[in-house]
Amino acid sequence: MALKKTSKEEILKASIQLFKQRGYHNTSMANIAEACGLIKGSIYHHFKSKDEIGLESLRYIHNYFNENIYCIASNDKLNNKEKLSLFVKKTDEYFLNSKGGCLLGNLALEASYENTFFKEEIKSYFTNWETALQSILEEKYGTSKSIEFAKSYVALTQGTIMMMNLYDDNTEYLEIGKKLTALL
Amino acid sequence: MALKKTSKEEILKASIQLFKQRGYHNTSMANIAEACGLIKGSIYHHFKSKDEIGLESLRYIHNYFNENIYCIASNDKLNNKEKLSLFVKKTDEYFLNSKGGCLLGNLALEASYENTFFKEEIKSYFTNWETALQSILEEKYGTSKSIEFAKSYVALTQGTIMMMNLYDDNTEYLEIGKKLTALL
Amino acid sequence: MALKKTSKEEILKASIQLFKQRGYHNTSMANIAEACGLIKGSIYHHFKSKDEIGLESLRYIHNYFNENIYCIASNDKLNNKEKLSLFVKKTDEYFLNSKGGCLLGNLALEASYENTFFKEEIKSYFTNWETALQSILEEKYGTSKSIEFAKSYVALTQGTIMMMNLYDDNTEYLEIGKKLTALL
Amino acid sequence: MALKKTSKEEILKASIQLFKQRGYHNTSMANIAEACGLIKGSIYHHFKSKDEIGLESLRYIHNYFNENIYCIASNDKLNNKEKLSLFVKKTDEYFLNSKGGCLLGNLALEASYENTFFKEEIKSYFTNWETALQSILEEKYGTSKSIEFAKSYVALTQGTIMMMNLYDDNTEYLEIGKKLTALL
DNA sequence: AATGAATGAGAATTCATTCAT
DNA sequence: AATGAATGAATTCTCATTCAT
Repeated sequence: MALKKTSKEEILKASIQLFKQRGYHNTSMANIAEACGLIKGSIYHHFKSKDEIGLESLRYIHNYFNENIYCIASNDKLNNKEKLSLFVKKTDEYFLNSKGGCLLGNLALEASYENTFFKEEIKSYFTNWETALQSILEEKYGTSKSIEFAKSYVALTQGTIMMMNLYDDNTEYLEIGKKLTALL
Repeated sequence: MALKKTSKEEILKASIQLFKQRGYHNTSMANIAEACGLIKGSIYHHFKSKDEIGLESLRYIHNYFNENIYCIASNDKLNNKEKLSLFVKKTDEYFLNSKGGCLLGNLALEASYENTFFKEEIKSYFTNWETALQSILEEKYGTSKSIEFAKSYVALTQGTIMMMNLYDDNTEYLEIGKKLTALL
Repeated sequence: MALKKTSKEEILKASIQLFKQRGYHNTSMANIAEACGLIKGSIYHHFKSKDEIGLESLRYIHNYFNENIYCIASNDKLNNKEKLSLFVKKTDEYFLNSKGGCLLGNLALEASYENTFFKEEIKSYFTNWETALQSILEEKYGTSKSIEFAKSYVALTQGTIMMMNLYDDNTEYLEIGKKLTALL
Repeated sequence: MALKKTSKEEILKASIQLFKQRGYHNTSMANIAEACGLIKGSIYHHFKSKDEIGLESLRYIHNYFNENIYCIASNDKLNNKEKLSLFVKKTDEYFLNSKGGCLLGNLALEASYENTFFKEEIKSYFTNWETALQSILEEKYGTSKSIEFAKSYVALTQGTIMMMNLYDDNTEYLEIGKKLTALL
């Protein structure tokens, strides 16, 4: 009855939270609708399928990382040491404040089975992450070493977030960043 | 000792494979039955519910690690260097040959939401893993350092398996073990 | 007199086309809106309900036949032979140029189930058709024979239109009119 | 709770009846289930989709005509006059006793839009009908005349069934057969 | 007049589970 | 042990309709 003017972004934010905590397949349209104060069918006014919500959720987060974190690597006003330090700071900020871990990491296995769009989006997110880090490390370590560091850091971060979530405990997490920062 | 009753074990093996690749919620009883050459209803002769299959799947793998890998830490016939080297070798063997990554890691987020039994089983698996490694490193590095190494290694392994799965590429994976082995 | 209010008529025309091709129940308000370049809700400014559109669609076509074809039977300026020939000519013109067959014939079964208004409108359309034809044939053939001819012609026309649509082929169609014309 | 052992054929028969009377799109799985004394989901034990039920319904009737009516044309024990008379008798028997008209005719327009399988099945049904009739008339009338008669008879039958249904009145129907029989 | 957001009912379909045979 | 039939709840999605702006 009452018109509520729910925006696409609100739905995405609610969905992201649910996907992170419950997983993709264990989150129903009814769950999403409820979280938005709508009824099931109303979601379809904004998105044409659950898969569309899923994909746009992945893109929303990917985009956040592009615009707030990965972009640091190409910021001309900072030197590499400053870049790395800011990169780590922003990454930590994000993961320590967002309940439920890393959306793209969480959906990496579960949701990308038989969904090429999801898989490609997730791969691209991680590739961008690695590439950004590598470009910061390149000058000091050369290509192959910096690629190795970048890959290790991303994998370690993902593994640590998984553990952090499982044990509901942040204490380990901050150490990773410190070690990475120490590289420059 | 490994499970002996063939049919039950067959169902578990099929289920584990499916859970790893499709995720828990995206695997239906029909999927499992089909993979076993049975029909849905027949599964209930062996397991009371899907959750029981899930839990027993987790336990089956956890048990495998206990009996084949974690136990190495308490093998009196080996010194620590040998233990670590064997531990890594067996771990690598397992993950490089099993399609779909780490069951317990994959289900860590998706399936443990609102399922305490799953969550506790998964936590216990990872805790055992860390404890085993730590006990091998303890002598040389002392408690706090060895705990740190153990946690890092487990997290890095999980993160790397995630990437290995996503990109369908093993090449990075072997490096982790090498680094760990180098510690002793 | 033909409807004058443009928008309403446009919606009717679009609806008629859709109903003929997709059937009544397989045509949604969204389909109609899209065909008119409107959004679903806007249709309700012109019509109270889908059923109203359905009924007015039937009436629109019925009205067209009344004013352009059935009226020929009572045109004092023509003799029966001329009437019949014109009647057939106009009928052929209509059905050969309108894609999707006969609206009232197409909806006769599908849409008149549990909808008395539709059913009565459709019956009245066919009754008028038969009555008009019969009145033209009456003088030469007498009541019972002319009724029989009229009914046969209408049924044959409907059956032929059905086949014409199904096979997407007009060639048979024209023969019916020729035979009818030959009666006078 | 109670096991009822519903056969595929029972579901088909119920579906055919519903499709004939309500149309394809206006018949829901719930309608079908109710007619069979089942609940919605149970139908999927026997058929994998509504479209499958639709297609098998068409085939079921087509098959009935093949085995009981169209086959008369190739019955070596009868002469053409006997064949035609039996053909008409059997056709009449079927349509006068089956409530709701001709399934394939009724669905010809409504259900074959965007469903090639339906459309091909329906075309094949009518083509077989015409071919059977034509082969009976061929000897006496030659190819082109017998094709024309066959097509006319099929179209007239379909049109008449439509009217018979609409007006809920059989009286006209029997005349068609008589006229056809009179041809030989 | 038109739009965009929302609704509630109902569509097709899937799911885990039960149980007589 | 296994099967085939059935269930009831839940899932994704569509539909006709309403209404504030």
